[in-house]
Amino acid sequence: MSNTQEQDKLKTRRRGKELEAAILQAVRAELKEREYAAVTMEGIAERSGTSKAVLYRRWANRAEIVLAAIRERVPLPLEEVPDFGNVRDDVCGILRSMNLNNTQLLSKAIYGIISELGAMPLASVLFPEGRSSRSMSIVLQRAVERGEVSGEAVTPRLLTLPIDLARNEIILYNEPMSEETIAEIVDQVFLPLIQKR
Amino acid sequence: MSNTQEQDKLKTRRRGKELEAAILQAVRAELKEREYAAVTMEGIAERSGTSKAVLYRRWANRAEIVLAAIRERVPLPLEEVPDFGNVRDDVCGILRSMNLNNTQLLSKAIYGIISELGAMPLASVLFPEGRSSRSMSIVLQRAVERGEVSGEAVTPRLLTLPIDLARNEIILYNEPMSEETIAEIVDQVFLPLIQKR
DNA sequence: CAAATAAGAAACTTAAAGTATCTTATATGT
DNA sequence: ACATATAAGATACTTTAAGTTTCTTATTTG
Repeated sequence: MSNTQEQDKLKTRRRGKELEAAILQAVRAELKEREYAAVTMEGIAERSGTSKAVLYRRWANRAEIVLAAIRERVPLPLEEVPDFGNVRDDVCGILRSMNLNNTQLLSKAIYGIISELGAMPLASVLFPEGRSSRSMSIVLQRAVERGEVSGEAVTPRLLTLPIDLARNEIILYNEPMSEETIAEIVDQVFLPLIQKR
Repeated sequence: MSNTQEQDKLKTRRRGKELEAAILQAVRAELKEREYAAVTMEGIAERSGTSKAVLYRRWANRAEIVLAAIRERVPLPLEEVPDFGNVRDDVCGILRSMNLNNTQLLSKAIYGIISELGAMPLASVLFPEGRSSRSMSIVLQRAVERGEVSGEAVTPRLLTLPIDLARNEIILYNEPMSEETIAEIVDQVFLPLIQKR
């Protein structure tokens, strides 16, 4: 019993994808325990039972390895967007999921990563494939079908509006949004702009 | 002729506020020339004609000294908010000024500073004295007097809405907003929410 | 003009990034 | 099953910059 991270060591020599997965998991474990600045290549190597040389064969530097570790988890599986029966609750659901996904590992490391990778904009980390929001598209499609929203009202700007405001909150305060904040964004800003009158 | 930064050196020995101002100016000069990661204490000391010991007597670490250098410039002198005669242009003016002030030194260093200072939220750097926006208050006050906007429409959330969206853009893309983006924020989002119908 | 204070120079310690070299386990092709 | 290629893992090394320490000397202040 009680086996925190690794196996008994000296089992076998891991390779390829198996080894890589173990390393990235070690990165996430380190990131949970300490600040980004205190996560070292030595520490990662030790925790994953390998050596720095192995890390540098796969990633160019610390920022890259941490980014890889986060990307594995962060592009949240948007598989399905739950249908609560009305736009309001659907959008609140999306914002709550941002709360979960963005504030854990990501916000802890994101500043360091961007800083060390040079002038790489935050956008390219968060949306490797552009800004559009799949989940918002789905939710608004439904709303149009229900007759809650008129199709013409949905511009690209409005499509991402709740997510933009939520991101601003999360980054600004570095903690999950409150339910009050979510309600403000949806009820005071988003709904009045898209609902049919 | 041609004297980029410093004087002839070995003039006199500066002290107190005079010395401090020269150091912070050197920090800003360094920050203009290179990335945050490449700004070193040695470099700052050399450029300002002093030594590392002097820097460490005043600031605890690199992040602190850079933050001090930026703070001197960033809390933009909101002295007066120009009156263009209508809310729309007034708000566009505020967003354009964010464009100027936020994207120069700040966005270059902000990620590194936050990362190195620990879990300090961005908010506390950007708004040492709370979130409310003085300039937006002034502009909306005028709008209410003109009869463009009804006083009850102005909630705290709506008060900072254009600024929140602008900040999101600037941070996300790490560059000034385009005029199109400013127009979208104001015309598609802000005005429809506050204008009398 | 004496004493206190802080500037400036220089040498030092430490931490961690990143590199290079070598040995050896494992996979793969024949 | 065996030879060969490939990559893992250990270890030692170089380099860079942060942060510290010590000492000398200019300037302020009383």
